[in-house]
Amino acid sequence: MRLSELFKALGDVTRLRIILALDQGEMCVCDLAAFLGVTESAVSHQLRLLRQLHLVANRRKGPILYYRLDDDHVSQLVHIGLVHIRE
Amino acid sequence: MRLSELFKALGDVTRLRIILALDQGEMCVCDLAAFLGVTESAVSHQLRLLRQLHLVANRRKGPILYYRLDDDHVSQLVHIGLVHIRE
DNA sequence: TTTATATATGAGTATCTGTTCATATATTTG
DNA sequence: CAAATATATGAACAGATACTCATATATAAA
Repeated sequence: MRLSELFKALGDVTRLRIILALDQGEMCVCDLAAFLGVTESAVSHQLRLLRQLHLVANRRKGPILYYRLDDDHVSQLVHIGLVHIRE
Repeated sequence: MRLSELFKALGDVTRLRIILALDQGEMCVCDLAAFLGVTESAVSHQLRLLRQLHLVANRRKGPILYYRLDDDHVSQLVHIGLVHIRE
């Protein structure tokens, strides 16, 4: 089911932290890894999933890939979620 | 992490189908089970999780428990999600 | 072209999770 | 109280999943 895949993607702590980080602005893989305190491999694996679901997109600058949120909905989902848990 | 728990709850097909069903109106456990084609036990287990996260609430009418979505955010999340996947 | 840096990917594994099955609790009726 | 119906819950097992580690690819610089 397409919709549950979307929420499942946001339902993992590492992936959600990636999304929250990118909500602040674009970031490359190595900075994401350092910021989150996980290996670059782990981040890369999760970014692939997020990419496939069009939650994130990237642009290349030389050897570096800068990731960003793919569209507004992602940010909207996160923020409504944040409102929900304040209760 | 609180926020990822929320999304994880929506990330399971059975639970999400429960949410989608309740978005149409309240329903009792046995009707939900019949509607979704799963055992009442399975539904009940998932409803407990959804209850703990305040995604659903219930009211008792005799021996029957009618479940409903707990607040607007739930519905909002689902609908934004639906918009996202149409792309 | 060799080396270095940045990222991606596949396989393997340990952990997590959803269902099933048996049983318990609650409410109503006889 | 006994029986019937509706729901909840615990334990156990099968399948899913996120990380690790080794390796591959890509770009840039020497």
